[in-house]
Amino acid sequence: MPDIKHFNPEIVLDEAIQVFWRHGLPTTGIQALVSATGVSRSSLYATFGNKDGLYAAALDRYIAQHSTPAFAHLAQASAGLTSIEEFFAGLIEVRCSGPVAGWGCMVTNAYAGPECADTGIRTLLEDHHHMLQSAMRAALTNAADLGQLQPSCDLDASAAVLATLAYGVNLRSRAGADAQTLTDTVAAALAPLRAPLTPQEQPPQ
Amino acid sequence: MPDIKHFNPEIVLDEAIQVFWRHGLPTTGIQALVSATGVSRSSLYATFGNKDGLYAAALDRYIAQHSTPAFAHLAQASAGLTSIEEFFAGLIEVRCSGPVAGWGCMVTNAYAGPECADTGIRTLLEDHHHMLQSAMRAALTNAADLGQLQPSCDLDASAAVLATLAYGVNLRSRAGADAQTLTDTVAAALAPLRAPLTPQEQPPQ
DNA sequence: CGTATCTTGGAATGACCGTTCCAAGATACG
DNA sequence: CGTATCTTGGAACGGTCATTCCAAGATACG
Repeated sequence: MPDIKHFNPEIVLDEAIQVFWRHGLPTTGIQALVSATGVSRSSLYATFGNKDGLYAAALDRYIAQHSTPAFAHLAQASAGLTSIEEFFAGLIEVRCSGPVAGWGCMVTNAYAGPECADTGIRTLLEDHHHMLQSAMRAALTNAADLGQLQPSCDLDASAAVLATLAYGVNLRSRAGADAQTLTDTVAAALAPLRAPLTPQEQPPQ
Repeated sequence: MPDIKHFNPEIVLDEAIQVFWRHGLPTTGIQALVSATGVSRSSLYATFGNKDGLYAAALDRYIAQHSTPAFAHLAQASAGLTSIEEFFAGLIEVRCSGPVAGWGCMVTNAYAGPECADTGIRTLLEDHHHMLQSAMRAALTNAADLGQLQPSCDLDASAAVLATLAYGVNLRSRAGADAQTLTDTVAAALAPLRAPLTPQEQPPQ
């Protein structure tokens, strides 16, 4: 008997992500979401409760769509330090060029906004951080198994450093930081972790 | 002939800093600023132009009052790596305990908000970043002179890493990150830069 | 086809937004 | 003391905010 929704909530969330990601939670009005999604106020409220609920759902989906796949790739890749370099290279490319250049990371942005005080959002941020750090730790473990790391390297602590550094990269990209500069910074953070090259790995002089 | 201001603009800025720092630019209304400063709308507009002008002046003063002294101390301190450790220790203490715990850094917050798109604000952020990085570089130079660093350490690149890491620390503190965890993370970032202890520096076994 | 049930568009709500305006008050010189 | 000039408090501005409400539309079962 009942009518069914005339729109796909997941697609609506994808469009809401764009708006929230670009403009932030407080600066985004309901009208902007109505215009971007093509769905009326009533339907948005019936589906997501209110603006904060829509934002929470959008952030959750952002993590699932953008963060989680990158973390999974980082954790599963078997190239050791190269995988970490590729993770950061992909991050910097997205942040500094292409359609979302200058938007930063929606999660990182959420840290600095009033939404960070919300309990539900805080949980998403904490889960995200744990996933990032675990993935980084897994990649470092892999690198250690490949003999790429200094034996003295503390894997957990190094994972925390690299995860924290990623937030800084996301922030700096919003101010227009140069991609090459960010890449060099990441390289400098990885360099001291690296084991000295064995003789047969030495590049020809 | 003219009347003079009935308030001290610098004190008003100090109170505006508190409000903007805590709640962010978009979430702060003029009324909140009027209440916090005790100065009427007219006077605020006559003195600072508009809300964005007041915010820009507040951010500028925040940097002068909070960032610049810490950077100056970092750059001038002669204790090498210990000075860097103390810089981060002070940062983490302010972020995680005391009256502004959980507020993060007003500059770091500005990176993630819509104000980052403003040219004047962007200039303040860029100047701030340059000051932070230069101070870090100066402290590292000092550490190198004291023989505390690996000879292979790239001072410029390491300064960029530590500066970027500081943004991450500021962000994570807003989500309630544990102070000890942040301290450990900073220690892990500094550890691989450190030169091996010379025999006479070895602690007694 | 009728009807029960949910969805939808759009108007209406009251509150607050940043900003402007003006009369009243305060000042310091002549 | 008068007066020119700036400051100040507070009202008033149109616009936008998030949210609610309701009638009209769409659906799918009987």
